[in-house]
Amino acid sequence: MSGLDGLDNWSAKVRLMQENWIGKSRGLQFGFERCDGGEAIEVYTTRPDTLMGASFVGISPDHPIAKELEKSSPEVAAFVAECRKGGTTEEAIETAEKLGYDTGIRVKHPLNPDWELPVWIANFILMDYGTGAIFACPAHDQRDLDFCRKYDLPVLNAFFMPDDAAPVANEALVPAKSEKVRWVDHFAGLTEATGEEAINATVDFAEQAGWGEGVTKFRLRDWGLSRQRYWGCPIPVVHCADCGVVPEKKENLPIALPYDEDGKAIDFSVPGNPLDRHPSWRNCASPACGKPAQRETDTMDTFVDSSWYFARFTAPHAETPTDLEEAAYWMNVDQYIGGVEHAILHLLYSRFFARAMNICGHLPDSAKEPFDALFTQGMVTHAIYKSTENVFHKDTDWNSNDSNARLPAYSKSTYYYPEEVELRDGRAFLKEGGAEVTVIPSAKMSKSKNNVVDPLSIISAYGADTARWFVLSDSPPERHGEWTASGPEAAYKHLNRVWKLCDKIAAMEPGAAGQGDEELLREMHKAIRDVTLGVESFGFNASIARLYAFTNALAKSKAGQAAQKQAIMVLAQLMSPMTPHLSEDIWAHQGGTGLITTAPWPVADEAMLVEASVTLPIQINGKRLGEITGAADLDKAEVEKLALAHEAVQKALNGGAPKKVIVVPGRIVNVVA
RNA sequence: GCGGGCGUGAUGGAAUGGUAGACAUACCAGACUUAAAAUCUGUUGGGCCUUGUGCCCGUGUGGGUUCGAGUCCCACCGCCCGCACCA
Repeated sequence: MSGLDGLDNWSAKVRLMQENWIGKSRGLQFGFERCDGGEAIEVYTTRPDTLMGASFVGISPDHPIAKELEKSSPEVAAFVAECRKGGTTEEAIETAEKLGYDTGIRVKHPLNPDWELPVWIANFILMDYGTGAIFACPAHDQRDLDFCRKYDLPVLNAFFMPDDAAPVANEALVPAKSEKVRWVDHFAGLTEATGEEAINATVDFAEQAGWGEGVTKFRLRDWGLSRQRYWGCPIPVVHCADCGVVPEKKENLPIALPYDEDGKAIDFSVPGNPLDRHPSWRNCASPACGKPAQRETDTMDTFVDSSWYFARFTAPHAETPTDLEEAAYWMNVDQYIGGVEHAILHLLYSRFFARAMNICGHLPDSAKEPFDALFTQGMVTHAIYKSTENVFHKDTDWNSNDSNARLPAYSKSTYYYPEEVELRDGRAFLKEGGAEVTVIPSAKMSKSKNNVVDPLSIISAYGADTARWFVLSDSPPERHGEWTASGPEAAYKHLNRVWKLCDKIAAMEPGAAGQGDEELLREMHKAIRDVTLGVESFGFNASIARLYAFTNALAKSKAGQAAQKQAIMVLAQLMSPMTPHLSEDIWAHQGGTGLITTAPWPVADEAMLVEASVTLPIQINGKRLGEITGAADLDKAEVEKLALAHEAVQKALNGGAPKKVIVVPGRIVNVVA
């Protein structure tokens, strides 16, 4: 978690998602002594400062005490069963009613042995977080408050806002921990203090008094590593009748999956794991006693591989997992590009693996954080075309007076492929039959919704260059991009235009003169600057827009042969990251040396970026009213003079003097009247 | 509920606090053609009239900072994403 702080070139979103996932919290753990002398009930709380507002102690339906009671009391058994019936979906959880059952057990308040609190089983308490038991402070927790109002349990303020002494009614008082509040009776001696100060004081107080302990908890979920499937690395453990579960000997590693040599050994046609049914693969010798034993047939989750493949790539042929020297040379990954869907699992596991491999000596210290920079790209989306048909029960009585009797039994959706659909005026109709279908725009591609586009069909129709050009051109890479039929068509059209332009220039008379050489070359250098900047900052769509503009300028140019040739070759270079094949062809067609891939990236000539004359817009009180044209190297005073002489400015000033004139060189002039 | 992000033409989207709408799509018009496709050229934010090198409005809404705000700040509305009875 602390490592996240150093990942400056990761998006804040992903860092935050990981932080939330790890879910670190600091609180107090302590036991409530039972009045009946039974074992104390351990609770964990992040708000120990509200202990004087305690109303009851709650335990999870899965808590050992609840399980014990379940055995002897049918009533408890019925209640616990009711709790477990509840849905596990988010919606079900959100809308589920708070349910409680008073166990009859009483506990002593740690700060006042005469104060007894009831112990309730409550359906909203989770066994797998903290200790599975809480103390409820209804005045300062909405969930506890709802529960207490329902079951008529006391509600006591532990604190008030400094200027408001109204006790809590139906809305819990939950100010930010950094806000100062007035304490009713804070045992550690506080009167006015923030929640944060009070929490720290309470933990210190409890630790000194010896009845509680400050602890840190994490919400991080377990990662179940094994999978009951064939595709994955076998888990190298052996089951021996005599020795139990034994790790495989190191010299036998790695344990490889069996190959399907006769086409029968690996059988996916029946459910289950083919490794279980393999005739011989399971059989081996016990690494401990040498007697016949059997291999584990569960395999590892594929996340295991994806967590360290980048490290293996630094030395793919090494006998050991990595070669430390090679790893030190190649690591880290300079720029990682992936979807947001990997924000938590893959990218968290990889960071964990890198640390583990560092401890085992497989990665250098410098590679503990394996990915220097992370860019999360969006998905390519596509519209869904569907029709919905109401299906009625076959016994529907169409003559019934009761409209409910004529309701459809269910509705059936049919999804159509884009090529089955014709678009007119933003509406979609089936080519066959002409029926209108519903359009759901910008949906994640999914085979079941028939809205996937096969890259191979695009590549065979237009070529890979077109596909790449379009995908990069339409929207910024971090956003989702909609795949439309017209998109690749337009890209294809443009690339053809570039090729024709190349042909035209190649056919020019060598050394032929023309007009506007310098203008074209200035455009070229500006394009070099802008495209380079765009590519370096992941602004591919802006780079491509700039390339369109430069192509248009070149197509219109009447410049001489040498300048045009230079321009088209630079254009090809600037395009080469997106359209490597076309660029290579243009390069060869124009007689370029070697491959365009290995040619040095063009560098913009600063001198060519400076315009000889500039047009400056003139604003009066921030409103644009005209413009002036002058030499680029005019100083501020001269620009001011020109601006004040402007007709619109004269009119606005009406003979008076301007209050202020702001000149931003090369940008704008603003006259404050 | 908590946290994060985003709102710009018909559409995808440009715009280091400095001429909003680059570039493209779509639409419309024109050229070429017997015709269509392809190709090329041009127009297109909205409104108004006096058709001009014209005026007014315009980046979700309302305020603020600034000579100047799509951009910064505050509040609200809407949409999207992540986590979620986490004590």
